[in-house]
Amino acid sequence: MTDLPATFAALADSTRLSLLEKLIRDGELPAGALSEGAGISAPAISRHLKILRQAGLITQRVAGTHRYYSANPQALAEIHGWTRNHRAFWEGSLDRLDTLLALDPEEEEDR
Amino acid sequence: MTDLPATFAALADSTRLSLLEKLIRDGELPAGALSEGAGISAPAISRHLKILRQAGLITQRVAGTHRYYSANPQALAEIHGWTRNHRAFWEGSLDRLDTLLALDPEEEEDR
DNA sequence: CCGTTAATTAACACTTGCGCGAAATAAAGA
DNA sequence: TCTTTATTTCGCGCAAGTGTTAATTAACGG
Repeated sequence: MTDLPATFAALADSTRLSLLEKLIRDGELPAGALSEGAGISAPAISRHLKILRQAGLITQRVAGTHRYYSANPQALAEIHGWTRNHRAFWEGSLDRLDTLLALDPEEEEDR
Repeated sequence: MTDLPATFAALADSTRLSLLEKLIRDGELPAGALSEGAGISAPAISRHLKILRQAGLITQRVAGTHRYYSANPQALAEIHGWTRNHRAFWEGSLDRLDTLLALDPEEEEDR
């Protein structure tokens, strides 16, 4: 259903990754707010948002002259699902306490 | 530590994603075995493998004239870790039974 | 040694991605 | 309705990515 390479391609740019993480943190935001701290022009941001949207990572809501963007939880879940599908491989091969806990201190909840 | 955009960029190509998944499934394989079903030339495969290796997704073991490649579990775990860091967002926003279980029937182990 | 096999690097063509400034759209407001 | 504001699309260069074939490097085996 989802085109995984396209999803990864959308995340392969640091600007886009930052945009997505900002939307995750702050919730729905208009294009203007996303352009502000970005360091590149508004047209560039607009195109990055389009790529994220085409990959299904964000959604757009139109209201008057503003376009409000939100991160799409389902897309994140799908990436998580991909790693989970290979979990037996990477989890079995690691020293879990040393490696996974170093990545994320909240890991306990999952064991 | 890890450059997440670079990791995603390495996965953004369907050939590379297939190579990685094959290594995860089959374990360590020489370059020749990876070229076989790929549909593109050996040099092209060789360069894809280089990109995967530079991104830390696979490792190389040299033995005589063969180069054996393996998937790197830690890299997979790091991607998983990234989704986990945003888990409160996407998990909280979803109807878990409908959406997550549809993605992966093994999900129960995690609840 | 010499030829074969495994794999990579080099050279070249072509496509795609990303930035910018200018122009186009479209809704609001005076 | 004319102007302002928000945002996107267009047109253009330039850097990067991907595929091909040819050439190179390295290890084996007779």
